[in-house]
Amino acid sequence: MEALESAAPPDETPCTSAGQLLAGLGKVATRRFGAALVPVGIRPRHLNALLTLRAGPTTQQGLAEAIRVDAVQLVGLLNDLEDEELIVRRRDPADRRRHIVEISCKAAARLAALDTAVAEVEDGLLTCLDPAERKQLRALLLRVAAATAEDGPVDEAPTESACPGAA
Amino acid sequence: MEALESAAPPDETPCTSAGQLLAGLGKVATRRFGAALVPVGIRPRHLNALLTLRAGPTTQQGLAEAIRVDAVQLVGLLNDLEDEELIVRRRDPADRRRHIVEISCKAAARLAALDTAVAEVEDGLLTCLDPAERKQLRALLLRVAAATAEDGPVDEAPTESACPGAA
DNA sequence: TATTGTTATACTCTATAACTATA
DNA sequence: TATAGTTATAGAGTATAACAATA
Repeated sequence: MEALESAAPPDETPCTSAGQLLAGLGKVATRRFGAALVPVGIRPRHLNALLTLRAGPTTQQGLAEAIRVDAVQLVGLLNDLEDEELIVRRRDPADRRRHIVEISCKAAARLAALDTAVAEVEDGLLTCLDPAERKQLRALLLRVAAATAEDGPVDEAPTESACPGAA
Repeated sequence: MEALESAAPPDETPCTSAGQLLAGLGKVATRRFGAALVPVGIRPRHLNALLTLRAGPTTQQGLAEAIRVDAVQLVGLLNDLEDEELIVRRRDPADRRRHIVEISCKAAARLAALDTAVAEVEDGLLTCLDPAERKQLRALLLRVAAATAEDGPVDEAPTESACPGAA
């Protein structure tokens, strides 16, 4: 087997398309969130669940759709939060198959610490951008996120609401 | 343990800061790359290694720094690529502790298929953005990526070059 | 003694299939 | 029969520690 002499790069970009940048920065962001949340006592996977539940109670399926996590995977995730008494699970009287999940009183202090940690990571990631650029980046990312919403473990079209249970 | 009545969201954003958007979209991007690369026969972890090696031969340490992967983890990654005869490892005559890694001739066809797959995923992720917005997003992401370069498993300051071995 | 690459190990995250209970 | 939630299991990714060969 011989080695290739020196293949020229495809175009102008060395190896960094926007998609790969997203994938790479996603890892960096997740890693930093993980490090910052250690003192708070929660892991990255719990972050979106807690923040979404703060908007109001939901069924597990609703939560799974909202945070784009497989319903199977959500079980263990909620078990962690229940073990720490940060959430409450109770049966839905209307349909006893369903569990209604909501945030516990005890979670309030944690959520405050969590907000602080998240804001710090956010700030650390975007130090190089001024406020206008941050806003710009966030707007672009929001649009991309909305456009890729039909992806992931959930295949149902979320025609109703992205953040249910706020009633 | 009682349930919290209805805690109001922190500010205007429901649960989507730029940092969390990055983390979330990173997962989406990685998942899509993974799906698109199945027919090509490589996994997402190999992507950056191959694209970086295309710029020229490197030592394993140089490659590890360039793609921000732990040197330990890089071993198994390169074993995969070597098993498929996509790369060649040989001893550096100047320092026999080092391995020089380069792309094999056989990899050329794969790289072409890979470029196509990457471009398709890229396009699928950014459908909602026009060319100017894509350029804008990429520029912002590049800056953030450069600013967070001192993160990750590598702690050495990359003062020389981000993509070594191009000589 | 320090460095390059390697192996072994474990822990987290994710994906699939099969099960219980309710409808 | 279909749905909500659960369990079990296996795979991929990642991080740490210890080791061999070379400098």
